[in-house]
Amino acid sequence: MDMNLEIDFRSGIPIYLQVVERIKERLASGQLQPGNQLPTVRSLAQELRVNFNTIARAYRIMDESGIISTQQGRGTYILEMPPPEVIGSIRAKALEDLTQRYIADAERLGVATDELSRSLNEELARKKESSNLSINDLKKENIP
Amino acid sequence: MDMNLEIDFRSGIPIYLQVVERIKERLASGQLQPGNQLPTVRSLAQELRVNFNTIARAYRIMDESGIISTQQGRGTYILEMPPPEVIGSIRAKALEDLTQRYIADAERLGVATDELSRSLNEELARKKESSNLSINDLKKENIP
DNA sequence: AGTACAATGATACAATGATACAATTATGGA
DNA sequence: TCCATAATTGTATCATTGTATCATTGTACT
Repeated sequence: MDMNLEIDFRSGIPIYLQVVERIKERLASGQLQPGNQLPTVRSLAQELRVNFNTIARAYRIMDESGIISTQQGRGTYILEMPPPEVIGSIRAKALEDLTQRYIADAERLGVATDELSRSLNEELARKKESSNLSINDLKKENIP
Repeated sequence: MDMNLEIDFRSGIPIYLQVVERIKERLASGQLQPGNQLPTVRSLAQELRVNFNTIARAYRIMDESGIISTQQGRGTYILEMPPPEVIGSIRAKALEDLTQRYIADAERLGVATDELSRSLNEELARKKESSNLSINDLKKENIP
């Protein structure tokens, strides 16, 4: 499966960034559709005569920005909802459904409502804490 | 026989581990009883759109920990109910996982943390309100 | 020159998939 | 009833795919 991405090895622009841009273009032009599978990191790397880690890096960037989904052992796929520009009533209803499902699942577990609120607060706090820690770690590394 | 297990392919948590946790939850909540037959590795795999070896791996893990019994040619069955303290820890982990999935899903919708807490409180309040109403309705019906 | 840092490569690893196989059950005809 | 055979179920093994970690290369700045 050839992608025929146009990469310029002499441009000075990192290859992984060029790959990201070329794939974004395919997505914007409709040549790539949600649900489509991208070539494996190894096959695209072979096509571009590049190490597969470079492709993996490009894929990881797009994964983190919510464009694609990379799954170990399965492959990488264009996501159904490219950007989370879920707007207005659709987004509100999605959140409402999500919360109701959360409550229903908790009920099946036999979790009381106050315990549920507490769990959410705990996990949110933990999440915030861990992100703060990583920032502090970076600062410490840089200062000495 | 559909299990309707909630698996998140984007969470980074291996599918086979998620399957183990979801089934443990069903056991802890009483939705699965000792003696019950689990779906075959192939049927559950088909339902989850996953290779059946992934399900077999999940089953093997639970088999090795004595929760279920898998028998070639026969199927897999729930062996015994874990002791109460284990049930407790399963519940705790289940709630933690459930909340983390809730937060992850909300993040994908672009929902801020305070908005998430508010949504939960609103839905909980609405739920409580409706249950009170129904109780009152019953009372009215019974008195005359 | 020398150093620091980003980009790329090499290698080992974990998760998932594909395929062939063995054990058990179901079925059908003598 | 009983045996042969097909269908179903879990098992074993290897291939494929992405991940993690460290080494190497190149480039810019002192």
